[in-house]
Amino acid sequence: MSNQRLGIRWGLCCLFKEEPITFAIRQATHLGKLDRPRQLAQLSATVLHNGNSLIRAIEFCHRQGIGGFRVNSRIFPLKTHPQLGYLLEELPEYDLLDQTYQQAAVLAARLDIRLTFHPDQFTLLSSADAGVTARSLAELAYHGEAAERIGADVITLHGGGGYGDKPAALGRVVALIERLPDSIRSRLALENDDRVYTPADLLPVCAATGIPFIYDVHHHRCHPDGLAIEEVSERACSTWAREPLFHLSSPKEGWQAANPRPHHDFIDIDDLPQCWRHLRITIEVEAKAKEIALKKLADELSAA
DNA sequence: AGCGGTCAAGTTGAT
DNA sequence: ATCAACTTGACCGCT
Repeated sequence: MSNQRLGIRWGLCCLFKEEPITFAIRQATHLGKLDRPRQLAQLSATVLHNGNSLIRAIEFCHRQGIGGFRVNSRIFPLKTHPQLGYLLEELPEYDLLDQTYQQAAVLAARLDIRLTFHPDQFTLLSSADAGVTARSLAELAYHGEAAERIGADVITLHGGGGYGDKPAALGRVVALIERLPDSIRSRLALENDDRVYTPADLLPVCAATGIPFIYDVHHHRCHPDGLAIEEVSERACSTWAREPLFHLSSPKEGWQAANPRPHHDFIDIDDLPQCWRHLRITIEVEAKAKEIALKKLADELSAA
């Protein structure tokens, strides 16, 4: 990453609103009805499409002055599915898609676009269920491999379920993190969520494990813990040996709404904490209008 | 081409 | 009990 850049690196999450760059998936229900060669052919075409889209996404971000891109976990769809899972090497177009993803990796590094992953809600470090844990570890292994392939440097997870006993659940999180292979642990980061685990819950876990903390200020505002934004921001930064990663969004129907958790199409500039504005951090913007929201935010900030 | 039902996985909380 | 929400709409069969 560049040492010349000043200020905030803005990150776009997964998708585009208007720019015609798309990522495709496959549905297990339908794919399962095909024979294996047809399954692999469809998966190959989809993975290749997604690789080309990733290249175009990186190029778009560079043109727009966007410095980060979160990659959708389903970029290799159904890769960890118990019946339909596959190795990239099995796909008929492997050589071409290998080259394509290498090209994406080289491009992201050259253009200094920070790539991240955010595995979905089924990936849990806190579960007491051995099956859930095993599937989560498989999912993390997948993300670790994918991250290595494209040079992504963060895999973001929440604390997971509380199961009525958060200290016990966090104990399982710590124990599991300590057993993770380095390819995953070196990229893993923990983010506060809007229902269960606050910054006050997770900062000690991060201190105990050396895993960095991702501060989502919207989640913190929905699910506060008595800590001030300034304090959490400072403590979050201190968990990062590299550029910190934060999340920002605005409530769909305002802070007075019965449910402020759903995300707005755009970012209300007042939701960007003052104390973030001088930091050298990555802020991933979770706004439904995607690249349009980032453009609007950048315009408003430069006009301010 | 466009529409509507459906889509791997776990947990929570609103209804 | 059901269901939407979660980092995110897209797929697929039908008309």
